[in-house]
Amino acid sequence: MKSGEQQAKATAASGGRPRSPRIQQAILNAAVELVLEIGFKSLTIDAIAAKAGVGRMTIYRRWPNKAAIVMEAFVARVDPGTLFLSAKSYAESIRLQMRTMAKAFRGKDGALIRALLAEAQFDPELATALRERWTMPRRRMAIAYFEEGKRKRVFRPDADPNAIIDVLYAPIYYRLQMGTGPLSDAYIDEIFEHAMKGLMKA
Amino acid sequence: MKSGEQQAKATAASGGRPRSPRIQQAILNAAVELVLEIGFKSLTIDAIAAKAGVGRMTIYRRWPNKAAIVMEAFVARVDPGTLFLSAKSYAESIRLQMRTMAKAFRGKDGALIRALLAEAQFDPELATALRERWTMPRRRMAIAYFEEGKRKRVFRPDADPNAIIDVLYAPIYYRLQMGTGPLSDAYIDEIFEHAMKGLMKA
Amino acid sequence: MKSGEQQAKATAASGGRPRSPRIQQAILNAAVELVLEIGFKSLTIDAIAAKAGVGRMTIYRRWPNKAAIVMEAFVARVDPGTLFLSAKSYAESIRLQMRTMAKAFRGKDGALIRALLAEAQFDPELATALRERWTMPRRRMAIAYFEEGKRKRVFRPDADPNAIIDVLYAPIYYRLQMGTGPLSDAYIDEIFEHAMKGLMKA
Amino acid sequence: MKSGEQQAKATAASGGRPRSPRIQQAILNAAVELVLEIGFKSLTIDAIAAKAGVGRMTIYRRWPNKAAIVMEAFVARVDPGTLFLSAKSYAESIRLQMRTMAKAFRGKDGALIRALLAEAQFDPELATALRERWTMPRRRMAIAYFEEGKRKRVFRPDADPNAIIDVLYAPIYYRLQMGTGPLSDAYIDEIFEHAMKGLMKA
DNA sequence: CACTAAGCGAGACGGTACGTCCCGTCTTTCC
DNA sequence: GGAAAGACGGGACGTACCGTCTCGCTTAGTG
Repeated sequence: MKSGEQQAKATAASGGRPRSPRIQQAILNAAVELVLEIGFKSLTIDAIAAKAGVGRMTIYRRWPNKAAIVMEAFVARVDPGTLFLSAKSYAESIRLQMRTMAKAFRGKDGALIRALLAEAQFDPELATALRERWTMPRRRMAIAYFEEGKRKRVFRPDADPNAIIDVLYAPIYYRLQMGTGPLSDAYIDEIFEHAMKGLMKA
Repeated sequence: MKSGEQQAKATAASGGRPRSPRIQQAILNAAVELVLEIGFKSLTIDAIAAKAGVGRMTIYRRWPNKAAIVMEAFVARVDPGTLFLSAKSYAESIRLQMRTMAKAFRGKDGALIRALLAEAQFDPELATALRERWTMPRRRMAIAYFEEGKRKRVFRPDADPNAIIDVLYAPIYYRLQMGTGPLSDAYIDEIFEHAMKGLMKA
Repeated sequence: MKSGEQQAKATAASGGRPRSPRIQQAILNAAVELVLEIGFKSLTIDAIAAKAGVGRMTIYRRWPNKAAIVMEAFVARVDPGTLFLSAKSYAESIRLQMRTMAKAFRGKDGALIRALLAEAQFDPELATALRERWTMPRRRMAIAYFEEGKRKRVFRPDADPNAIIDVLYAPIYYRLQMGTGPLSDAYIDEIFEHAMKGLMKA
Repeated sequence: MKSGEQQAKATAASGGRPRSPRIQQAILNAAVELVLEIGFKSLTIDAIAAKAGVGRMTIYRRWPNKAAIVMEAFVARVDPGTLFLSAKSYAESIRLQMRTMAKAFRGKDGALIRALLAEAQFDPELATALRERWTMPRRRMAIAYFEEGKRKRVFRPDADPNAIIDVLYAPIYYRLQMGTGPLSDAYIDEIFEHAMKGLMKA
């Protein structure tokens, strides 16, 4: 279990028990509901406290700002389970994973990651947290998976897993933020094909 | 050759104009200096007004919020000139352009676009403005250039220029924001190579 | 010769023509209408200018502030003619004059003098103007009239006209401002009787 | 039964209370000092807050505007104690009281009441407050005292206490505001004599 | 099994920035 | 060439949240 990580701030100093996890959960739920309802910018510690039926101090005791709350709520939402499910083929399972991610980004997770990623541009601590708790874990899994792909001779032997990740996944974030078009499965397929086959004439 | 022109300028220097572009410029300059100095989040309309020696109302009369100011300052900075300079080869000139962009993103422009893109996630109007005044013009030029590349048989005939753009450029934005590594020329080359040659084993 | 005094700032009735008296009048009219409509506190130079169809500068060129405008409009309203009309008896004509004044104070003049007197508490120049153009002229006429009353043996020989004025008229201003009761003719009569006959048991 | 008592005690005893009266007092003091120093018109909520070392919201939470603050500061200043001290004779104690009032009006209280009375002309709520917390309490005491005077046969039996008040006291307010002369003891005596003995030839 | 210490809701507090209103000045443009 | 129109620098307004700080109440662990 990973409860220790989540309660890092709360439990650390005092030897005592984690402060009521029910309150914790109520705050996170309220934060997520509100951020989806009124948007991150309009989100207010007051509003979260009110919706959670909690005093403001109870929140400040646990998180330094609203971004940290949404951050924690976000990482609690996403299933840290398997990223790449096996499909017909190795390559196909990558495409599938990309589609799954796009689907998530089309929904609530997209709204949350959009807000977090944006806020992280102004808040180095949030940027670090986002990197450590969202980006890097996934990149590490992807790197492992792509190394396997290299061994399986699906990827070129000179392909750098880090570059593979960026070429395949950066467009998804790009479209999520830029609004140059829908984050549809068709778009995913297009990116996947172009990236895998390359852009040059053979 | 010079006397006539310069006299006209000297005359203009003394008097003000309605919606004086000098004031406009003073505000934009102040905004850029401040955003680079103290960061977009700490930027304040008051501070801009003070630094520009201007009343707050003069600012509010022109822009709805600080993001719009920085937006305008940003688009005024960027040279709307040629995107793709001719290099040794067609493909090489793309790589060159990508490097040029990365270089810009490593500097002040990077700080500005980072802030604007982030703020745009919370502000649909800014998002639209950013798309119309920054993203789309460049995409349109790129599309034209890439269509030419298809005619020149550099790109595969089935390559969609929109997809080409995303695969090549999304990683630059991604790294700008994610902080997964430096936006170095080496990184650009890596992305360029992977994207052009494709990820798959031949 | 005192005509110059009243219009000192606004006109030079003699030589060059007064700056368009039509505009002058339009502004004064607009000011009075507005002050009665929305109150002196809410009155704005902008609003006066707009209602008079006039630029703000045109107003500032003539008066230093809104109080001065209302002041001038007020003194222009009141007929500087005879204060004390002859009635059945000398004393009766005083009572009549007091009633006339009360009646005026119940109407628009009351609203104006109330505002001016109040504003004058904060504005020494307005206080001076009010004293010179409203209070003192009337006091001088009253003093003359009351001196006549002393010669006629209506008033006690040891009665000081200045004190007579205050005892008779101060209650009118008092009630105008305090709201302790209506400024009715009955009230005037009551004050008149008490003041004339005295409060003491005979 | 016992718990209630003890609770009440505990609440009262503890130093800090909600709506701390110390802060209240600091604000009122700051307001009075400032209004006497720079005048009511130049008085600013900001300045009061700064001088009192208090946030603006703390002020806005308690009073709707600066007039209300000065109002409360004013009524807190005035000793609500006995108005009429016994002098050699009944009538003499009235004259004494008038002199006391004039003396107060020559000092800080005069500046305050002048501002409040003026502002009340523009602000019905303040007018009501001023009437209820300053004017009427004093009038009620005066009425009681004057009724006693009628029983003592000092005043005419047909004298209306309300009219007595106005004839005696209105001139004090009048001179306070009009600046037609000093609010000296000599002036008070003059008014007193004229009002008591009456203006008419016997 | 009471008692005490903590966590908690509630919300007042000192601040900062906001966006608005109006001031009084100054410039441009039109009639 | 004077007036309307309105932009300008400035200052105060009243509001919204911030993050900190008491207040009593509730409650749970200890003695």
